[in-house]
Amino acid sequence: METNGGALIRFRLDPRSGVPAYRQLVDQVRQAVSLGILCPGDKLPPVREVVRQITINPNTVHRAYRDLEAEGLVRGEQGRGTFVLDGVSPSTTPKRRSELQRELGAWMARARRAGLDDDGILALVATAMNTGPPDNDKGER
Amino acid sequence: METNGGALIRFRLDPRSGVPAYRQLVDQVRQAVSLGILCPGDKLPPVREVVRQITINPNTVHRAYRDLEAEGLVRGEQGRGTFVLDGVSPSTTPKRRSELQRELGAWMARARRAGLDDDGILALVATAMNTGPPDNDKGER
Amino acid sequence: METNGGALIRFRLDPRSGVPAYRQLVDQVRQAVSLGILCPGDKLPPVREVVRQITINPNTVHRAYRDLEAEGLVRGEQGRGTFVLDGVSPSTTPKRRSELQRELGAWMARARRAGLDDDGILALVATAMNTGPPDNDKGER
Amino acid sequence: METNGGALIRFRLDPRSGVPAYRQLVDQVRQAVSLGILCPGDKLPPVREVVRQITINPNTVHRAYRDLEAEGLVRGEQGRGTFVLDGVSPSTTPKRRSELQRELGAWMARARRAGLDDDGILALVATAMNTGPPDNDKGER
DNA sequence: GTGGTCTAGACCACG
DNA sequence: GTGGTCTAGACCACA
Repeated sequence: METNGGALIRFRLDPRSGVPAYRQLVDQVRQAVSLGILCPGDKLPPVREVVRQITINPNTVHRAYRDLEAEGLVRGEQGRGTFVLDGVSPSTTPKRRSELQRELGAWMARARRAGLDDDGILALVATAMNTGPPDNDKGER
Repeated sequence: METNGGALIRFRLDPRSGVPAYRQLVDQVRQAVSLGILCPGDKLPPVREVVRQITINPNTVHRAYRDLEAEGLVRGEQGRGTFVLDGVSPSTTPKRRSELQRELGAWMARARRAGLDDDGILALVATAMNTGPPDNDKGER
Repeated sequence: METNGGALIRFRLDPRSGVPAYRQLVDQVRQAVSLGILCPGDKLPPVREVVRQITINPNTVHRAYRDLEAEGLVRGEQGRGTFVLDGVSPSTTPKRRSELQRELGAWMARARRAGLDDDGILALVATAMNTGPPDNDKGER
Repeated sequence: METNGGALIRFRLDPRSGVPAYRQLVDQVRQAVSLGILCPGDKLPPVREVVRQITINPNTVHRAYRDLEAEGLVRGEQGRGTFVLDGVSPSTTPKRRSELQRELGAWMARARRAGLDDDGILALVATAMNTGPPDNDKGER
């Protein structure tokens, strides 16, 4: 399997989205793991590092890391850092993923040329996601 | 004829998303307008109707409608209803839109077959949206 | 020095006026800003503080603050408070304002001596305001 | 006493004020009476006439007239119209009133030249009214 | 019947 | 402690 040399995830916050900050961090880690961007053993950036990158309160980052730990996705080790746990596996290969990424990029460029703004694109995405075959693990949390 | 005889939008709520309910309603109206699903003069479902459809408090729906009004997208008229204002225009044609919709549906099916779950798909979408050419009117609100 | 070290506005409510409470709060902030009583960076009293001062429900105060935010006059910051935004400027100097205030006080005393009650005075004000040269930015919102 | 040949009041509505429509009508009649613009015996415009002048529902005008009648200010006579009752008296003479009106107009022009907008002017009025000697009949309703 | 205001009170996100 | 969301439910203004 093609690993990936301990990539450091970089967080982004979209204050306009209405999604709570701590939740945006959690989502981004979940997605990175599910895409294989973060692999078992990879380290999450230290809280102080995140605070430097994006303007956010350390408590909020802590909260996100705590949630991820409760979820069984990562493990915080005193004095060392927070690491992605074994047993989580990317759902696809990096190769297949980058293909899909490229295709999607092309589609999105076409959508933009057709005059769609972010709202419009997200509407199409939401529709497609709720229309097609359902996600497998969409059950209760 | 390709107009749309006063279509009634139907709302959905995703409690797992972390997005506040009122905000999900606002987004859905914005998207429907931007896709031409809702046209100027169309009526939003009465608050009490929305309350019946999805389980939600009238105040929350009201809040969403008020926000949309502040945004200049709709207008609440006492005793009559809430209507999409003139001057809002879909960003593309229904024909082009359904093409894009179909293409996206195909892509999403491929992504699912490659093993991606909703989180993974959304991660690719988010990446593509933040990578490609920016949306035109993304400025401050 | 004629600045004003973060003056705290004090709200009043007139239940007889027929004007919704939230709207009275909004108006008072707008006026205070327009008179230079509130300056950029000044903090509005916390919602719970207003609730203590005047007997009113927190939601109603919150609604007023949200409206002011939508209007671009203030900004609510999570966990810190609600602040007057930069870029809003008083329309006149405190000196000129207090002159005008004194002149108006004198006129009002004369009006009262002539037998006018509040209704009568407001009638004259309303007439004068709708008769003279129009306000500059009275356009649609 | 200088009467006034059955002047017909002309109503105005300000939808931006937040004051309910029926209440704006009531206030305008009260003020006109208090200023001697409407005298005992004067007729209020018929509901249909008001509906023509301003865009409003007949029910709303009825409601206002009903309130004024309950207040003892006017009397609706079946098939004839609604009339200002005897016993209500203007608080001042037309002559004194027009003097005050002129003075106020001058003051307001100065205020506008000083850069005040409607909000600012109303703020000064509100302050002056709550600062000076109190109105005589401000008791409970 | 439809939108609008208000109260009471719970709980969450953030600093 | 401070702002934000949500529910439950009453009552008002308007067509």
